[in-house]
Amino acid sequence: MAATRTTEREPLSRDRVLAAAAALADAEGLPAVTMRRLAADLGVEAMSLYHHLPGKGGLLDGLVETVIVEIEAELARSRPATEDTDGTDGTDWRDDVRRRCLSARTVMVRHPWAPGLISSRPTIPPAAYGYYEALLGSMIRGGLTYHLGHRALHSLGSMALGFAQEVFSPADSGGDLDPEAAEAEFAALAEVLPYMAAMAAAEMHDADDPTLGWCDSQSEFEFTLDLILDGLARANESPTQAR
Amino acid sequence: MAATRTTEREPLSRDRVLAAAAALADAEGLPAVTMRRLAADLGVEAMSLYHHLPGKGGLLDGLVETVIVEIEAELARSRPATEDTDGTDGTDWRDDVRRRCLSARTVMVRHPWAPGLISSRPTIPPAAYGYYEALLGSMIRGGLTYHLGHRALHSLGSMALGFAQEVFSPADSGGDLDPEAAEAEFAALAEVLPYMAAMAAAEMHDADDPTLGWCDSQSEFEFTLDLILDGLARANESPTQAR
DNA sequence: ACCTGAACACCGTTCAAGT
DNA sequence: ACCTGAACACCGTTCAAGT
Repeated sequence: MAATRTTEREPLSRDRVLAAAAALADAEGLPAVTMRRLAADLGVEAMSLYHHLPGKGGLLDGLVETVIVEIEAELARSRPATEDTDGTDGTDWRDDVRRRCLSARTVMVRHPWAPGLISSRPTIPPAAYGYYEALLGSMIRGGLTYHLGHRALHSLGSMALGFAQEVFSPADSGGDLDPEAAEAEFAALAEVLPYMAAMAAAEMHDADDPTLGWCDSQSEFEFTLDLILDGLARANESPTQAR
Repeated sequence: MAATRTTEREPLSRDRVLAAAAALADAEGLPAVTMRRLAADLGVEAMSLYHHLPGKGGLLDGLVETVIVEIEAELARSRPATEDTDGTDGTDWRDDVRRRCLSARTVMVRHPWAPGLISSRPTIPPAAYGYYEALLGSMIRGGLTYHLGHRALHSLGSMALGFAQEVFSPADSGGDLDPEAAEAEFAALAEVLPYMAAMAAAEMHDADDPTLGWCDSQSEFEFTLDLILDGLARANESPTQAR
């Protein structure tokens, strides 16, 4: 009842499974999405799903992926369809960041289970990195320093993807693997996420202890907190609280 | 190994169960906290727990409760031990709100599972209401309007309890129960949460459709987003980015 | 009153077997 | 290649029984 069963014998695919899972989560909440129930909705046995997905974890990662794809589709819809490259043109960073966050919110309202799911995943899905790369890119091109861009990513936290979590846990920046492997991984990352890599490099250069201290989450927290408190205090003084 | 087994036969109590659950979550993560495993840590059978807690949900609610108690303890520790009533004195609202959020963060760092747990609970734990009431109270006494106080609660969202969720879902303000029961509930709420009740009343009075529109989460979202974007733009212009 | 054992209806997942 | 049935090791919870 929850998922549209389409015909009766469509050959099952990763996309079809993910679509059914999203529909089920929309209709009955994420806890209802079990391998057995999902299979039943698809008119198939639970174990069949394992031919298209690596398991429950892979299913949840796939759900996150589809959510991010939806955000990007929403963003494209909200944008004048003129330019097709990533605009280094006159669009200012505030507009772009704002539109991205509003697109994310539109999708999160559509799928209320998404923020919780994203924040509960033990690993950050690769698609999310691309999303943050785009966000950072438009700020850097807009003239922000990497330092401020970094703080901005933290501050925007829950606005950008509906969850407030450290984007980079310390372990992510190559702490517990041997140096050469870490460097290779970083180089590979730099190719697909140039802005993120440049940001990490710039911040590591400035930090007292590059390997540990490049992202001081306590001061990021206080920066965001004061940003909000400053804004509230300003709103309190000026009577321009246009309802 | 995860929980301190203290002696061998201490008579088990709600508090002892909750403490063991928190210790287990700290040591091995929230997924490790199952009724059976928790009972084993306590040297008891799973079903014994039901004599002290109403079930798994009650256990999780209890965990949230202990986290909020810890935040309040942390707050007391961070505050000069002079005044013991809630200070209507010269302390300004920014200091108070800031200290509350920093206390919350201290506790969240200690219990990384807490933000996810709080945001995953289907119902907002009563203790959290008290926390928000205190937050709102110090802002109102500091001179903020109820409207701005309301927005502030939304904006502070994840800073205040580590999660970014609507504090009041529409259902909470008595939508689906009959009017007289809703009014009685509201009166009961007003007694223990006067600031929150006054805020809801003030906002309902201004709204176009009081029953539905008193909390427009879309405009709250945009307010917070613009608050952050304004702050970032300002930080970008002034070179006072004191590292 | 507090604790227990067996049982029930669920999970995710493995594995050998079908087609 | 894709799907399946039976089985395994887990869940939370009920219920009658112990002390």
